Amino acid sequence: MEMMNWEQRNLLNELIHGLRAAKQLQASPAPSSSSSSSCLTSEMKETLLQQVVSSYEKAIMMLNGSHNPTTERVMDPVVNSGKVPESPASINESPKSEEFLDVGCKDYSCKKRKMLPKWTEQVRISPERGLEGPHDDVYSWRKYGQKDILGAKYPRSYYRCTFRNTQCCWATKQVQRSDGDPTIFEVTYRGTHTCSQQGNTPPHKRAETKPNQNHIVEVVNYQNNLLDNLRTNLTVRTDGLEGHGFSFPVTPPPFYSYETFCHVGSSGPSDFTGLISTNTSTGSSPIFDVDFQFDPTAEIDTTGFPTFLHDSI
DNA sequence: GAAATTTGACCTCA
DNA sequence: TGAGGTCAAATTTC
Repeated sequence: MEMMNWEQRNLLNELIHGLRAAKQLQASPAPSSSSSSSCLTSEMKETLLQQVVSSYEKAIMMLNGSHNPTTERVMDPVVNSGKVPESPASINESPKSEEFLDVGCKDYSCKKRKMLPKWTEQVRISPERGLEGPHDDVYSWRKYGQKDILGAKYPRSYYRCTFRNTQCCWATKQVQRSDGDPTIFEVTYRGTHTCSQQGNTPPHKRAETKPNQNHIVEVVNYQNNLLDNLRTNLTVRTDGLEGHGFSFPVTPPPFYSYETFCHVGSSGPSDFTGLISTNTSTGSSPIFDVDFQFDPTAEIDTTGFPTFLHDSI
């Protein structure tokens, strides 16, 4: 099995994330429907919509970053206690609408800010480019502070979205240089961008930070391809599940992390043999193992995008 | 001159 | 009370 690096996995994770939110939106009855329990409120829908957008943005950012010679991501972006990403769109921790959506530029308390989603990436700078900014992403940031951190060799820098005031975008990030390896920067993001930086990036930065339109179209095509292939090629092993019918839930479990969705095979990170399993802790729900493989040698179709192979476990 | 960065002061929370 | 996070005036850069 060929290598699928963590960027690709992370990208897939984001796409899954976006798909889940989109499906929730899709599964939601029309507003006119009389069924009440499963009907999402407009605020919840807006939250889900934001999650979809956020996932796409992150996926684009990842792809864009992967072409950036300045940085090299060195591991899974989430290092929060080694847990599953506290993704900006984590549904199981879906914030109430007022916490996320009713965000006024002026009235936005520190408490609410702390409830913003938070995730961490580790980024390695390339020797060729030196210290020229640890991490260029598609967004425009403004540095607003720097602090010496107790026990840390290097100070921590604080950045906020350039468009905080103009577009009430409360995304922030912290950049901390690693003590152990000075070429590695730990970048902690908090909050997702609500700004539309497509048209607002300062001209002098636009060219270097924005994916071009074709790139975006490619990403969307890529994502659609991935989803189609998942639908087409995914197989579900149901043997040994006598008495249990299987169907994908209309509303997926709160969060398929990469760890739960794509359990990397024992042969190492080059494998992309995955599992899907539901929670078995209650004993009432059977395990649904789904195996899929990412085969980079056979996946390049006419569009140049990978396809998923399938195999039973 | 506008925008970005620096840096000391202030605020919040454990 | 101290550490982490943010604010905002001063300074620098473009």
